[in-house]
Amino acid sequence: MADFSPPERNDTREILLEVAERLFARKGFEAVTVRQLANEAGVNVAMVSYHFGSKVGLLEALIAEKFPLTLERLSEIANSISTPWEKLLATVDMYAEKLFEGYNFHRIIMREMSLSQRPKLVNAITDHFANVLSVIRGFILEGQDKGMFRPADVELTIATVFGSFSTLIGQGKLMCIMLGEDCEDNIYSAKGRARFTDHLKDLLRLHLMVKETV
Amino acid sequence: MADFSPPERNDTREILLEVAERLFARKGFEAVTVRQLANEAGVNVAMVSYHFGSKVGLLEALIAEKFPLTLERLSEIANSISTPWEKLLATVDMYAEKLFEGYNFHRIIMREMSLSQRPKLVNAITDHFANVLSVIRGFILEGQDKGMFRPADVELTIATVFGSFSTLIGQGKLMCIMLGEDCEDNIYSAKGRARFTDHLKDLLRLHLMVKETV
DNA sequence: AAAAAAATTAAACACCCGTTTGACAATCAG
DNA sequence: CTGATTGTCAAACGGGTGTTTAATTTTTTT
Repeated sequence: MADFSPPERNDTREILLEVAERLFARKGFEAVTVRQLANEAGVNVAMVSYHFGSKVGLLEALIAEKFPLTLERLSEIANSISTPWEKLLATVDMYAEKLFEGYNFHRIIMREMSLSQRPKLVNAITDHFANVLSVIRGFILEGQDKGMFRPADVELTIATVFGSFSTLIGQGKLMCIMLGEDCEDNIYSAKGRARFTDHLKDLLRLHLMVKETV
Repeated sequence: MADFSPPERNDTREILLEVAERLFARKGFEAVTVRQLANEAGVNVAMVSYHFGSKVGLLEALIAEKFPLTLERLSEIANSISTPWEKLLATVDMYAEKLFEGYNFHRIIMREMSLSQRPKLVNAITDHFANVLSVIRGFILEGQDKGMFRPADVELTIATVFGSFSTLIGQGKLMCIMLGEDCEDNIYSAKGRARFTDHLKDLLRLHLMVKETV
């Protein structure tokens, strides 16, 4: 008899990673038990230790799998786009896409950094972040060299954009209150995302390109 | 014989609140055990349940004790300062003071909101936040009515300022990387704080008061 | 098809969790 | 002073934790 069962997503390792991303983000690393992970994934408790060594090993694997993808996207932008300003715009869009679609993952990362309890994870995140940042800084320096951007407190400008992104993703409830939305779904919708990225692009423009009338 | 012992900070309840603020912030609520709390406070494990009912009761008490103070400060600003713009500036300074000096507490709050696992806490935080926000929104509306502020996406502007604050406090390590500092102490120093608040005030000014040369 | 390796399982392990108990001291009201 | 209330303590409770074991099935290799 033919096999009509679904596509057979049956790689235990992959399923555990998926489930872990969802549960860790929703409940926090500490609050999720390996038994919950195993149940949700439909596998035995022992599989976490077997495949990842330990519970934090699972979290480390999750991170190691995701970070390289962002760096790839960034170097695509660096290579395929000509003007620094358009590189920045593309970076904002790229990050918005990454964060809005993978906000569970981002919440995990930010929580780990805020706790700073697991040095191995903190280092992995810090390194990745430094890499991303040096690329972006490169975009801005290029723009200033070419006289397209005015000199400005670049570090704080980047920090502001990052902080806005980060808080939107991590503090959906509070952002809803601030933005006058009645539901988190609204700010994470395509429309909410557009409103937000437009605002950030405008913020960058104000800081990097606009000359004030004194 | 006279009693030369130190000022006798011996109110168990108060000590537990102090210790809880520090430990919860540093390690996260879940990762802190009531035995750690009791040890650090130099009291018996049972005292947490006795004084606060439970471990989360302790966290709730911590929050209930701190929130009203911020609202007091805000209404002082509203009553003692005349122009909307100066009210906003004073609010930024006030919040900077609160956050920089009580960043442990703020980290706890943000983590609780990010997790959204304890409805009672989430509601308390949400309510407080809504109160604070309506006051600030009032400042801005007042400025727009008086023609001092240009119309702008006020919600997003506030969200940006809040996001920057929040991330600076919650993600010290990442902020250091962005700001080119080698140590978290630097960004939390008086100098770092001034740099940051100046930047945020400038950001508000750009969005609310500056007319561009098109 | 037989042997080796890898994956999965149920059960157990040792430990730590938040909370409760009941005995004992301190404080205070009448 | 007496009785009651409150605060503190060591010890125990029941249950949940991440991880390991040893047996068994599945897969791969020879």
